Amino acid sequence: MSTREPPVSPVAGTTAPCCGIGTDGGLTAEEAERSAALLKAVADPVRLRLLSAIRSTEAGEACVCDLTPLVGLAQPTVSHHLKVLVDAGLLEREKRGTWAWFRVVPSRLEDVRAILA
Amino acid sequence: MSTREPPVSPVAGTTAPCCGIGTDGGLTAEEAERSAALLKAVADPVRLRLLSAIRSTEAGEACVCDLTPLVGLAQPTVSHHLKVLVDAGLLEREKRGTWAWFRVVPSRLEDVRAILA
DNA sequence: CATCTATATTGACATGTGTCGATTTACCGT
DNA sequence: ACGGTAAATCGACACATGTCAATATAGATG
Repeated sequence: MSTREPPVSPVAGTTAPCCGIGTDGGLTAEEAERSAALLKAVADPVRLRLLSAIRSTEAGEACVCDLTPLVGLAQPTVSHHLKVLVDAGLLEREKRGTWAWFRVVPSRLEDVRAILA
Repeated sequence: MSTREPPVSPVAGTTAPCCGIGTDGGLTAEEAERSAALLKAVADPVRLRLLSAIRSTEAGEACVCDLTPLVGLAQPTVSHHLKVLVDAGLLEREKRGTWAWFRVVPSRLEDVRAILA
């Protein structure tokens, strides 16, 4: 079919261009903003590796001194990425002695997946 | 690197440095890079709203002229975001007449969720 | 062909983000 | 107290990203 008519939702007859999307099902600007902020925390190769590395640990936790050589970046950079993940609620930080230990928060990870559900 | 002492997580009895993470369970740099690229496509409020709006359509598709007023941005900006989503494989583009129709690719959305599984 | 409409592309600009070196803070051992 | 180590913060830089106005492309219509 070559000459397809434009969209069909509202009226016909007019040169009505498009269908006119309902504002119903979609996310609001605020919802999208919050969801995007959470996704941004995960949308980074280094942070993905940090999450993955911590999660695949025996005890389920790791400290900066372990993660730094793993990702091959400077210590301040790793600290920065960990802070981003902590601020997003994806990691928990516990300081034991001189070391800072990080654990993933599974429920928060589930929140991220739920955004795309 | 630091001093040399075995793992030992709890009971900070003393000089136990760090655990020494295995390089096993973690993602490789390449895997992380690819996954992050896919996540970045979704980690934007405008693109989340576009996905949401298209998905909540009767026919499961929408054209630029519908989406543009919805997100309240200039038409080139919306085209740009749609291109990002298409390039990521999250949207399919079909040109019918003057209009370009976009549909979401559910399997690709599932891929994104699988990254965090 | 001429023209209108829908979409894509280009170029420019401001802002955001990742990275590092240098410094600071916190904690532990002499 | 002191020195040493782990981690966080700061300042600066390069680079990526979102946005728009202007322009280009493509298809429909007269």
